[in-house]
Amino acid sequence: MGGAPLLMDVYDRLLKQYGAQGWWPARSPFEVMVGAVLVQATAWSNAEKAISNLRAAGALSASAIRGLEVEALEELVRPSGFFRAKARKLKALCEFLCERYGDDIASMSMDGTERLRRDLLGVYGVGEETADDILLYALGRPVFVVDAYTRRVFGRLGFDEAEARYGEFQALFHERLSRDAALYNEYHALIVRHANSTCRSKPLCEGCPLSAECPRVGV
DNA sequence: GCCCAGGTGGGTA
DNA sequence: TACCCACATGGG
Repeated sequence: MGGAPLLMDVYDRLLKQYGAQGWWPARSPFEVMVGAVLVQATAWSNAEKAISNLRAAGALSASAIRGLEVEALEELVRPSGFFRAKARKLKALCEFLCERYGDDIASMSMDGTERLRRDLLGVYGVGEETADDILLYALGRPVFVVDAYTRRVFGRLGFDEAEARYGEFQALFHERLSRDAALYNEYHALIVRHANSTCRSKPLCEGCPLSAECPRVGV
């Protein structure tokens, strides 16, 4: 299987096909964090409804979310699914932001990426993918996000690592691409765009921009 | 009606 | 460690 040239070639093909995506769709780093929790195991369209509810309720801040009764928060995030669990998770995240950073998101830039990741993983409801969403899209750290889209797209390209544990699959990208937050940001956004543009039933679709690199072509 | 969607935490062998 | 399972709404 190819190394850096292949991964950059895939990136170039996606960028040429879809253009720059300008992710994450959020108005602030805090909104990225909230979205990263709300989108867990759910379609983005549902997470978006919940975010709209929070915005309309004036609850898109850590202090506002802490101040809400949990039942009220549950109702606001209901459209995102698993709403009782996600309300708890948002509460936990906002408690963390207050206790550790005094709600000053900008002050998170004082901590190293490894330290931030370790601390985030200690927050209820924040697993590896959510932590990396926050690190990359809210804080601009060069961390490649591994999600269901990443695994699906690269699994189709024949990457056996797509079945591997999170850290091993992530290391594939960290080792073969330069440590560049802007690159990882755009790359993952393009993966999502691509995965949402192609059918799920075939290895690769007709006219797929990645087909020339697919080792399964002709099999 | 059925299936799926940008995970995570908790329990069990 | 390696599986299970619960958690829940909305769109195709």
